[in-house]
Amino acid sequence: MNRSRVTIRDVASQAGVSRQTVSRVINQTDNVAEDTRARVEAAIANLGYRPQVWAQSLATGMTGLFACIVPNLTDYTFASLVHGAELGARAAGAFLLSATADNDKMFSGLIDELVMSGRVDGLLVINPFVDERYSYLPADFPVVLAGARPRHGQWQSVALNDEDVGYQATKHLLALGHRQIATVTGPLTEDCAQDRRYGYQQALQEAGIPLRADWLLTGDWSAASGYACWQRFGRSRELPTAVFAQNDQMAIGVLRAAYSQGIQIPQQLSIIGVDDIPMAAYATPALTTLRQDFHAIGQQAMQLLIAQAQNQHGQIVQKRLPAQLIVRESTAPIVF
Amino acid sequence: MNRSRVTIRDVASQAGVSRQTVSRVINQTDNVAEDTRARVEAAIANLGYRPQVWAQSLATGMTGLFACIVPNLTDYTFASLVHGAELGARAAGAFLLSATADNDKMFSGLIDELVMSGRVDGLLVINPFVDERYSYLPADFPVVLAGARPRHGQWQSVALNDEDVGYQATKHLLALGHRQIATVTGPLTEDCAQDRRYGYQQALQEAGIPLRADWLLTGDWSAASGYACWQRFGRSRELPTAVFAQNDQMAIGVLRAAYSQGIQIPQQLSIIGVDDIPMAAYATPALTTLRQDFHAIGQQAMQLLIAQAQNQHGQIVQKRLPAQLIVRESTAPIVF
DNA sequence: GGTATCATTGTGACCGGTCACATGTTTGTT
DNA sequence: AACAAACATGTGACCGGTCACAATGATACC
Repeated sequence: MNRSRVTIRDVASQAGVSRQTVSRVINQTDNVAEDTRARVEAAIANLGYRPQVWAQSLATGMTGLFACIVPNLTDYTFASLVHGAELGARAAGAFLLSATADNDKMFSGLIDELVMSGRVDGLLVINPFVDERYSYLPADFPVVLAGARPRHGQWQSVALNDEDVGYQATKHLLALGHRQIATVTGPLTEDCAQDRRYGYQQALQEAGIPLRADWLLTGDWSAASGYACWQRFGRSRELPTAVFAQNDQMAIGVLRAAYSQGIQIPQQLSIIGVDDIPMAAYATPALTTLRQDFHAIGQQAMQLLIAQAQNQHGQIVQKRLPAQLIVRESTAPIVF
Repeated sequence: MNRSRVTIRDVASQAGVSRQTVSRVINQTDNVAEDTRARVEAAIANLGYRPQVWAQSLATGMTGLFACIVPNLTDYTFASLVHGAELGARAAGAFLLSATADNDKMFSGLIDELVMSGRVDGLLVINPFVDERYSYLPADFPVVLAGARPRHGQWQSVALNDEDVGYQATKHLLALGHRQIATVTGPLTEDCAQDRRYGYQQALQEAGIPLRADWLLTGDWSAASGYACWQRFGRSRELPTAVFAQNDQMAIGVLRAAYSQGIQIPQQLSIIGVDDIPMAAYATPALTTLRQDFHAIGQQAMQLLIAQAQNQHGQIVQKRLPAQLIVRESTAPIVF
C-alpha cells in the first residue's frame, strides 16, 4: 500500500505546469518565475505532496543516507560518536543508519549489503582495527574513519590527538609530583593505544624518568581489565603512586581494585583516565580524566564524509582533535 | 557516479534469459528450472551484480528500512533498546535508521521527513510521552512503541511490566525487614513511573504499611535528581531505612547523597534501582537492581513493527516483559 | 486424441522522480 | 533594428527494478 498517492505529476497538473517545473521548485535548481513558484507551492501544500526519496535515488544515484558501522551502541563512547555523526548528517539534510558489527564477518556482510546494493552514499566506520575488519573496507567508495587514525593512511579520518592525550595525562601526574607513574594501555594493535603510550613515554623521558616495563600493562578497555592490571602491579616490589589508564573504564577498574585493597585514593594513589564518560563523575572518588569531544569528532567525520560523497576526489584529510583535562578527585599531589 | 553499472538486464543477457527470470531467481518468488537458475546465478556471480534497493523500493513501495526515534543515544537504556531493535531488523533482512529527537519540534520534523517522503516502512518510537510528541505520531502508518506503554492504547507496544517492577522491588525491601521505605519516582507524566509507583503502593498495602506522602518524591530519572531527593528526605523528622528508586541513575544519586552525609550503605540504608545499567555494578557499593532486558524489548518491538508493516491490519498487541532481581551490595537486612 | 493443468519463461507497462535538450519569451547590446 | 544572451518552461528518455499478463511447452486426465 502506498501511503502517498500524490505524485509530482498531480502537483504539476494542479498548478498548470510541467513536472519539471515542479521539480525545479522543489530542488531550487533553476530559475522559476515568482508567480509560477507560488502556484506550485500552493499546489504542493494543497495536495500535501512530498517527493519520494527512492524515486529521487533512482534518478540521481544518491540516497541521502549514510551508514555508520560501529562495534556496539551501548558503549557510551561509540554512542556519542554516532550521535555527533547523526547531527552532522541532519545538518546536511541527510540521515544516518547505524549498524553494529562486532566481528569481521558481520562487518563484511554489512559492507556488502549497505554499499553494494546502493543503500547508502558513504560509510562512517568506528574502530575497524580491532581485528581484520578494516581489510573489508570498500575501495572507490566514500569512507571516513571516526575515532581512529588509520594505520596506513589511505582513509580519511577524524580522531583524538592521542599522542597529546598520553602526554598531557602524564604531565598532569608529573606536575603533581609523581615519579612512579604506571600506565594501563588499550590493545596495542590499535593505533590510538600506541599513540597514547608514546605520549606517556615522551613525557616521562622529558622529565628524565626511566621507563619501567613492569609498569606498562595492556588491557582491553574494559573495567575488568583495569582491575586485573592493578592486581598485576601489586606483584611488583614497589607500587606506583600514580596510574594513567588509557580510558575511563580501565581507570575505574584500577580504582576499584586499589580501593578493595584498602588503598586510599587519591592520598596513596592518583588515577587519571581518558574519555570523561558519565560514570567518571560518579566514581568514588570522582575520576580525573581527559575529555574527548566525541560529539565534535562524529560531526566532523560526517562532514568529511558528505564532502567526499559529493566531490568524489579531494585529498585525504586526517583531523586530530584535542582533549580537555578535567580535574576531579582521583588525582592529588604526592604525599611524602 | 554510479558504483554499480551492472543491472538486471546485463545479467539477463549474459545468462540468456529475460530480466524477469533474473528477478525470480533473486527473490525466489516463482518456479525456475534448475539449470536456468544455475546459469543466472553464475552470471550474477560473474558480473558481481547486486539489486539496487532504491529501484526495488520504487517498484514495490517497500524500503526494507525502519526508523527508530529516540530521545538520545548516549543513555544506556535507550541505546540498548535500539541495539535490540537493530538485531530484530537485521534478522528480517531489514535495516534500522536511528534518529534522535529531544523535543517535539524535532520529533514532528523527523516524522515528516522519514514517513512522508517514504524513507522508511515503519517507526519504532522510544519514550514519546515526555511532552506532547506522541501527538505527532502518524496515523495509518506502522508504529510500535518500545519501552513505554501507551496512555490511550491505540498503539502497539513492548514494555516492561512496570507494576510488577515496583511491586518486586518493594517486596525485596520488605523481605529484608524494612518498614520505612521511601521511593523516588520518574516524572509522573510517564505511565511507567505511575505504574512502578502503583506496584510500590500495592506491596506496602499488602504488608499493612501506611503510605507516607513525604516519602514519595519525584525526580527526572537523572542521578542529580536522585541526589536532590535524598536531601529532601533528610528534612523529614525521620529517615527511611530503604529507598526504591525507579531507575539506577536516581538510585546512584541517592546513594551518593547519603554517602556524602556519612550514612553507611547498606548498614544504615538499603537502596534498590531499576534497569541494571553497567554503572550499577560499579557503584560503591554495587547496586541492587531490577534488570530490564532492553535487548528483548527492542527486538520484540521490531518484530511487531515488521509484522505490522507487512500485514497492514492485525489487532493491537501490547507486550509486557518481566524484570529480573539482581541482588548486589546496596541492600541488606535491617539492623535493629 | 483432445483438452485442462501446471511449470517455465518472456513482454510491455509502470513505479516517481531527474536529466539533457528543445522551445519560446524577454532583456540587453551595438 | 538586429542579434546575442539570459530567462522561463516543456518534452521524451531514462534510472533499475517489479507487476500483471501472455505465451510456450510438457504432463495429466478422460
